[in-house]
Amino acid sequence: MNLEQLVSEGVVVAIKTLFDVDLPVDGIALNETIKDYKGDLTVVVFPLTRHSKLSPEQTGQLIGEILKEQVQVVEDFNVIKGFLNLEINNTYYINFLKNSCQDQTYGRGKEGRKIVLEYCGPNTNKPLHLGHIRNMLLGYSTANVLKFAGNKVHKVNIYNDRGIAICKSMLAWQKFGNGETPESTGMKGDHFVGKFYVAFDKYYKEEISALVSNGATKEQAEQEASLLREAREMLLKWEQGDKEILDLWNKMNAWCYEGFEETFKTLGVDFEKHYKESDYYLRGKELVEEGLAKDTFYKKADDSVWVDLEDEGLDQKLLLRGDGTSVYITQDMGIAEARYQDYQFDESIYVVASEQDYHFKVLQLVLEKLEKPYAKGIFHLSYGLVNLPDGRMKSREGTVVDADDLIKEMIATAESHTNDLGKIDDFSEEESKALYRDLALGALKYFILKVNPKRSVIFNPEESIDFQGNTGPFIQFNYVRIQSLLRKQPIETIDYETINLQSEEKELIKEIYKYPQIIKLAAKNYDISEVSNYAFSLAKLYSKFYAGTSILGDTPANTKYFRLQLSKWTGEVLQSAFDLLGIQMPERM
RNA sequence: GGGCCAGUAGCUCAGCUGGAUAGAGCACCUCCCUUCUAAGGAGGCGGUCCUAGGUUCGAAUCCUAGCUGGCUCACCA
Repeated sequence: MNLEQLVSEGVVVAIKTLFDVDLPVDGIALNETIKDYKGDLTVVVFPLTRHSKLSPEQTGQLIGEILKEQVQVVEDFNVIKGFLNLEINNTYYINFLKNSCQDQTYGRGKEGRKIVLEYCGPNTNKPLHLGHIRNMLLGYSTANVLKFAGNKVHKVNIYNDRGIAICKSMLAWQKFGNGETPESTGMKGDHFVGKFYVAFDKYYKEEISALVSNGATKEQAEQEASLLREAREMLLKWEQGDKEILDLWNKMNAWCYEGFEETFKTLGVDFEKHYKESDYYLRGKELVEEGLAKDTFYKKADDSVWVDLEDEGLDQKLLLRGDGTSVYITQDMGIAEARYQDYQFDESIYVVASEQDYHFKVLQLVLEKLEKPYAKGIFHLSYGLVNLPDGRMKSREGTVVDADDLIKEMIATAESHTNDLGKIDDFSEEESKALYRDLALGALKYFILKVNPKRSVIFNPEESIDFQGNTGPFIQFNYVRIQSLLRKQPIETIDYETINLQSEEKELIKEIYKYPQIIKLAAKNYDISEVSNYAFSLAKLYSKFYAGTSILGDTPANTKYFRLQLSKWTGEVLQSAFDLLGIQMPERM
């Protein structure tokens, strides 16, 4: 039984004894005692006064006396206003450390669901940007947390590999590419393809302004520009299976995939399977037919297919165009179906930005209307957009923060920062490089993952990401300090009976004690920032302990081993949390 | 216009299912490296928790209305 349950039950018994009232154990309000007062756990007694018919102070006093007498872990108590502060026996915490610090599965849960988690979802016409970075870090780490909580998790990616946008890149390459390739130009594949996407837009705009100066309206010009018409023709040919177009499409997509793989690798994310939209968009049409047969959907005069979601508070939604071609949601229906056939999941998570909240509501409702067994297991893990100080990132206007560039800059910053400190002069070339990478990615990943996913964030490229304070490197630093101690002095047998716990040590143990709860909460709320913030507060407590306490110095052997053991465990929990975040811990820095 | 989300220190963010004087980091100002890694520690400065009502013994937290910002309501994906 855990501490909270132990105390709550004690309170329930005390109330029964004192006032002859039966209360449920989970109805007792328990908090951590705030710093200014003596104690570890606090019972909020205000709600209990209606049973005691006494003042909060008197009620707290009476309950406190019984707890002190009857609950072993309660050492002492004090009552301030309506708060009953309980001091927990040091022995309790020492025993907890003694019994749990060897547990290799500490923090792990037993939830047992089968989950498919989709994340990343890039278009194959341009490189990844900061928005994708947030997506990938969230997807990867959330999958880790869900796994750690005891679930089976399959990570999958979805490539948006077809459509007009891809045709724009293809057309621009045909027209202006002069047969260049990523190899011939030395460019990373996805950047190479993206270059032509931008080129398309440039020439398209030029064409529009030429048409406008010849008297066309802007709307006319936008529709009539020959470049756009050609792109549309290309899309049509693609759908008809034109071999030449398909070859080109395959070639350019392959360049993109090659580039993406490189970025996945540097970021340290991975996938069990990559779904491609082009493989599944036809499948969605079958579902539309199914819905028509069941009269769940309906046809308009122009043969387009719709679903009426007005009873659910939404609109009428188009599911298939009059010409029979599929729209965005048609594809997602097909992929959802395919994914269920592939995995028979209990839960299918989509890590997609909040701008698509409406889309996923619709998707789920449509699948529910089709009575799909997997519909209610669909969960949209919606996260906030990453904006720039002056608004949204726009790839065509070149205001996006490119993923590869950002990582490169972070590594360069880590390198100069590390060299300024001059602590790694004995590192080999490879060791140094690995460290720069660990620190750079630690800073970047932590920077993103410490924020609640739902929150939209503003990224200012002018302000560099910190390496000090509430950052990844701070936590890595504390881990490294611990490893340094452990290298210097092995731990020998500890006599726990004679340990005299000091307050910083107790605070550390209390923080470690929380870890399993944090994991549960993070998994329940799909909120990885719980883990990030926890890692910081643990590292901060350790840093305070480290600064104020001599661990290896002139200390009695038993105390020394105890402090080392506490340090080691702290390091292991920090390591575990950072594993979940997908951040590497260096051994030295 | 309808729907959804957000508004906490100069900046970036915590604040769980309502609980004590609202917390961190950055920035700014003081101190602290002959203790084990100072990417650190101790302290200071800094807040009408968007506004107005309401529920409650108690509200940053819940409810209502309003203000501000974002997203969305495409035969784009």
